[in-house]
Amino acid sequence: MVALPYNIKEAEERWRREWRKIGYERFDWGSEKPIYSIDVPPRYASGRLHIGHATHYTHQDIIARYKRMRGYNVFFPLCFDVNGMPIEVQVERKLGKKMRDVPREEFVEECRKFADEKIEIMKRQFELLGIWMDETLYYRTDAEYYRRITQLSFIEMWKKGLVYRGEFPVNWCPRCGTAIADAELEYREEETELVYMKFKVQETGEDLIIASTRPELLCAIQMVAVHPEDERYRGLIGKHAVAPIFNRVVEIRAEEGVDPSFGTGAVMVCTFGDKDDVRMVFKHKLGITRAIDRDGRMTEECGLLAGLPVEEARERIKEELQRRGLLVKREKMVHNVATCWRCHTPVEFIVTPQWFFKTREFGQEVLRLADEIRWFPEHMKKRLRQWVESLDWDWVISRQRYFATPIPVWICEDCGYVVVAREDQPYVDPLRDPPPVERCPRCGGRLRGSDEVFDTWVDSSITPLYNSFWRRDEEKFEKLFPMSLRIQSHDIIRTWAYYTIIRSMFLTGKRPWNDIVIDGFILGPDGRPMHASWGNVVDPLEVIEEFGADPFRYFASKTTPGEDTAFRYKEVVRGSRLVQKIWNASLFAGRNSDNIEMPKRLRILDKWVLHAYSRAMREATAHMDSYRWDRAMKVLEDFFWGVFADHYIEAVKHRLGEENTKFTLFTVGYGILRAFAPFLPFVTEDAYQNFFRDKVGLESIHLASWPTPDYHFPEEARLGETIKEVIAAIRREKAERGLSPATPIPRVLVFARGEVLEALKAEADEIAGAMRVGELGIEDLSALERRISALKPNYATIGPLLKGMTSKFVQWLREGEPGERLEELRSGQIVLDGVQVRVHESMVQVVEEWSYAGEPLKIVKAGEAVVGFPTRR
RNA sequence: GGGCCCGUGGUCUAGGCGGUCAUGACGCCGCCCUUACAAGGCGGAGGUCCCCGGUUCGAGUCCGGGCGGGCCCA
Repeated sequence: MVALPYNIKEAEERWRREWRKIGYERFDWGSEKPIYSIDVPPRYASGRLHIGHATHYTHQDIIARYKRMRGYNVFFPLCFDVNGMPIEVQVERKLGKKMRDVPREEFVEECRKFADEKIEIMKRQFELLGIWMDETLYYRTDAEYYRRITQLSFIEMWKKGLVYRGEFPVNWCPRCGTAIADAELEYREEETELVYMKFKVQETGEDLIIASTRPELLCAIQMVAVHPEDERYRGLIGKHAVAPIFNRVVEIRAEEGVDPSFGTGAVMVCTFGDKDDVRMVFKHKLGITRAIDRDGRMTEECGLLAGLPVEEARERIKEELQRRGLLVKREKMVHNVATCWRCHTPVEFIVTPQWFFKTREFGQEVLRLADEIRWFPEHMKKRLRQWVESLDWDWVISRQRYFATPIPVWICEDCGYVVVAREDQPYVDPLRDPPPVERCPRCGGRLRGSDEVFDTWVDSSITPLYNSFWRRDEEKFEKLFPMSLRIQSHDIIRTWAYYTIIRSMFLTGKRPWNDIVIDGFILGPDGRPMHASWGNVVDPLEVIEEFGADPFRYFASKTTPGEDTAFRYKEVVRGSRLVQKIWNASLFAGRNSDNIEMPKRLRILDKWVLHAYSRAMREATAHMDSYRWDRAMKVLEDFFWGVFADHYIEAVKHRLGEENTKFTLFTVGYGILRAFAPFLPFVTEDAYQNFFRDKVGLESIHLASWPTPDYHFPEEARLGETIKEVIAAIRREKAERGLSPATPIPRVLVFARGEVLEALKAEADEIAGAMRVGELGIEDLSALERRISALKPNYATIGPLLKGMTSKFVQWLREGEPGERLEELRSGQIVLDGVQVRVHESMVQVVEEWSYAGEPLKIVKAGEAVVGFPTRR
């Protein structure tokens, strides 16, 4: 016996246990089926899944399941990313020590242990969600088998001349002690002080006031810039300015980029206060003064500030300026500070040797490859274009950290010559392993292994290559590359999407995937991004704990790709109701159906529902093929609930044993259940096992095929619509009379003409049976009689027109035959009390009475028919 | 400041190829336990489709401007 209501959570846990033993999710290396491969984002294993991850993985799982049902051999790997700073920062926090205060090996081991724990937690979470990623394709980015591929890709790019080591200003996080890429910057509004300082013009001795937010960089000043159109400074261009305190003398130059409204309109250019400084230093070929070191302290060049951290130096110099009367004024202002994405420390620009990939000059090639990829939604490609076209620098790929892939190079201690690892060496750790040659090939000096590591995007931007067995198995690579699909969210178009495309281009010359879907963010229930401090964070595990995984997956399937979506509990509630409904309807359809050949003569409603089912599946399929899971779900839901359950099942309850009914209930009931399977894997499996497996024999619904029914009955589709409407009208009538649908209704008349009339006659027993009509009359529409029984005066329109004659008018109405009086009103003029008055039809409300052979009826329209209920009982 | 996207009944959403499309969900009100389901069925209340202007015979639907929000970037 089946207990109701359906216990979602109990059933889900049962199926999790069952599925664990089986492995339907596995990629089949021996299969002849076409391959559909997903370049899964290797989940960064720094904590629990948040609701955005849960939603995005659900989307991928829906697509993977759909493609399996469509006959594809689906490649959907379980994978994790662990390299890099997020874990390092958390481990530092956990140890209460900075990375450099712990031996390297020990620190790496701590990171690995930390990642192991998080990976186990996340695997369980994927299982809870019903995400079927293939563990036989498992990889994690800190494993030697993965890092080997990263290193090989570096060696290849080196050989192609795409790697260089350069002295270049980089974003530097003084806390983390590493260079970071532009893509890793976060901006934060911060209040700061704009300091007005007194300079001198060398040639004239006059004062020149310059404002800056970074007075501590006075020692590194290279130039003073003014806007060429600025009247105030026209005479000064070409002269020289003397900086206060340090007495450095620099040229005053015209520069278009200066904002005349900032401060006094004269600005100082230093190495390096911000990105504008970097730009100007290069443009004007200025000198470089290293004012800040790797620890964020002022260097020896800074005289009295030497050794101070930047912030302290800033205060110190202000005091000094003040003391010497060189500080004119201070002004509060808000500006955007670039900070490190992990620890939120303000970054500095410092000059230091780093490794770069030569990316900037390949913008157009990247965009050409991007054009070969289908983007969903299409407009997301514009974001990539904008990013690519606005790039200022090459990609800084080196980091000065521990837990990441080592850069496989050795450097000559004497001449700085670089020796790159041989292709057969990786995985290699230059700090541990010997170089490919014993001594420097140029000068014979000693080679020292590099202690630098790769930016973690260098690892994660080759996931399609790793997945496709690039440089591991040529045969597999040919089969698997390019991959079918990447799904990712829009915030990392500039990083993950861009980097992946460009790496793929450098290493293979081809696009990495055929399709890319850009997913939206999941916002808090209040529509704002989730933030712990706003208290609007929703934990997906709590949602699953309360409602179950399928209801959560229902929510996920209702989000539009590319759109940010607020998390909505009500969609989860709706999801749990749909799960209940699917269970109940399957129970009913399963028990009253049979897997048999289509009977010769189906009834109209059978063909009507088969036709509607086919149409719904065609639409749902088209939506799935363009990654519109939200639309597909809506189509399926509307058909299943609004058509199949509400109308078809109700209509055929009176003929359950018939072949027609058994066939149709099986075809549609089992079909729609399969269509829900990618979205709601738990309830569909449970319902299948309980109600359909005995008729089908497959071991799981997840081995079934996606339904592509092609029942084409346009005539019955039309006629059935009217029959359905007639039944619905009778049900509504009962409801209005406060009767339960089971209560018999003694007599109903239905009027129509032509083939509709014929159809109604043929299906009279269906209508009568479904609605328990005692006596059902089906008549030609012409037999329906109409009579105007009364005209009700409409005082709102009569009054203003007739004023005092209103009561006479009403009396005139009452005295006459309503039909005749209406005709007179339509003529526009009548005579009242010997006076001609203008009248109009709107002065009355027409009360009509309908009857059949003298029997008065209440009339309701129902499709192409009219339903009449006798009013005398 | 720039790029892209979004702004629809109390809440959230669909539609967006211009003319019965204002859709559905959640919530609310009323009636109904019906041989799958009361976590159901039927009915009802509730909207200036952000604002202004334009194109058009006609605009949530196209164009321009504004306001508000999101992501990314300066």
